[in-house]
Amino acid sequence: MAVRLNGFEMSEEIRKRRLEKLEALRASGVEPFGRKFGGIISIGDMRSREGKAGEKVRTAGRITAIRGHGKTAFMDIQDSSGKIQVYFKEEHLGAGSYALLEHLDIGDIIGVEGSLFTTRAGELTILVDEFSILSKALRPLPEKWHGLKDTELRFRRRYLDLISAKETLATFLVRSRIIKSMRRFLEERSFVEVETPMMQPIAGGAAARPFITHHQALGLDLYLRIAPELYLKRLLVGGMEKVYEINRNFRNEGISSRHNPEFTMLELYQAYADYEDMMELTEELIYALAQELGLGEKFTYDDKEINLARPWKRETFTRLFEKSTGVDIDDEKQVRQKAQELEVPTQGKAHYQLANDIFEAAVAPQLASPTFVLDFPRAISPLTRAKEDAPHLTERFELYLGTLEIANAYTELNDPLEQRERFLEQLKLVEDKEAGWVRELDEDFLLALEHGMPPAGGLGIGIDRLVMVLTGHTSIREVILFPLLRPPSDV
RNA sequence: GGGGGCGUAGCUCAGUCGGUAGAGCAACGGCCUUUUAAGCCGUGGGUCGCGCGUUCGAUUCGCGCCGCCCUCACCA
Repeated sequence: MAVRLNGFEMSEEIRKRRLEKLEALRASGVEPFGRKFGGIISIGDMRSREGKAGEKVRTAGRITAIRGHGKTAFMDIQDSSGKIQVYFKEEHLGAGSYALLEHLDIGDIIGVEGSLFTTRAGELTILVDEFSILSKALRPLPEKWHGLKDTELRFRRRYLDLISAKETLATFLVRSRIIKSMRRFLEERSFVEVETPMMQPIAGGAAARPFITHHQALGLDLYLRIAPELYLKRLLVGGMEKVYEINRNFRNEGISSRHNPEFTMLELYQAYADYEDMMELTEELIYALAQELGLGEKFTYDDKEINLARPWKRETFTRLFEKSTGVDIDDEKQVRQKAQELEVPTQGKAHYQLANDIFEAAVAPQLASPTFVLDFPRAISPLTRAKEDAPHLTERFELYLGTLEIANAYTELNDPLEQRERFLEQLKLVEDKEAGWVRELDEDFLLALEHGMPPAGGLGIGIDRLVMVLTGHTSIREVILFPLLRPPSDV
């Protein structure tokens, strides 16, 4: 559907009619954009108290349907908690007040006061004593039966989607509950919420391409952060032993049903802990969230059975890789050959990067029920402590759920000298030719480490993806209110 | 960036094997005092995503462009 935001839309005729009604209201001394309407109860509350005929109630909401019957009219009004029918009678309201109804439209927001009764058809209804016009709508609502179907319009005009599709509203209410519960869970365990810079002079903590911005007064180019990790670890150095941050990361990469350029992460660090503790914490947290949302232990996501029964499966990266491919992960020749078989692009890829790509292509799609994938190769885990008995591996896990990578965690590397070496290895590995930004060594972070960071476990959870699984959506755009879209063009 | 699909009234959708388009909802006028996807009678509303081309004639065919969706690629 073409969206012409720059030109005027074809609803000009409807808008003109509504402007005339607005003027008519003003002419009869009624302000069409009202003020505070206090003392109301929500429609949901009213419904849960159903049965008290004659009770006086006061509420407000948006008109979603009008059914006129000569000298009476029924309307449906809706707020975020539900919908209720209201009944206007000329006999009851008086001719003057009743006459104002002809200037009301579907989409207007009104406040009503009246008494509850039940119609013959058994519908709880408010017989209106008086009403106020709180906001006159100049544009029509989407079709009352089908609502907004066009995905582009749903994302661009999310407000209309929220009004006309209660499933959309429900998704975002659940998202809010998930984040709230997460905070409560962490507060109960004495984690402290912090906020660290989103504008950073060096984009560190992950490998993605950053967005670049500029500070005028300082004459300074800055990056929108790709991860908060290096700042949160500075806080560990500073003696904050349990910290977390829930906020946006920005990555200047492709967009897909699992990637939005800005996305929300929970990242947390716990001093004196390791990745085993992080596994425990992750499992408890996500299990608790699912139970709180009433999903039970078993549910279906994207036509796949998911079983949350604890304890969750733990399997090493190497074993999953070798079981699925039959290839020795440490044999670079075999890995490259396998990549070609699977048509995984090999160009410019180092040995273990390639192994990781193969893993994502061949193994990840099988991981529907929660699985902790353990012990990633050191070469692709520069911030992670190496395993004592196998120094080419690290104490790191990723949690897969619904075949999505939901969490990434490790035992943090706290040796500043080794950290420097690992950064240098990494810089060698990744030669980024993108104009305008260079991967840099974060000397300030290394300086902090040299003051001593306690051993710690760290965990990142992709909140958007977790919400996807817990609300049954397969596109990340369905769980982000305003996903990034190209601005519509008019030409 | 590659491949595939889609774009018709404010919204949801038909349709035109090339002769400038229809329905339902919404809107407008009328009737109707318990309806609820209210009903009945009547009316208006469209550069058929944008541009170029072929043609007597393009919403329809061709090419280019724009946007969205799916998919592949890119992606510590």
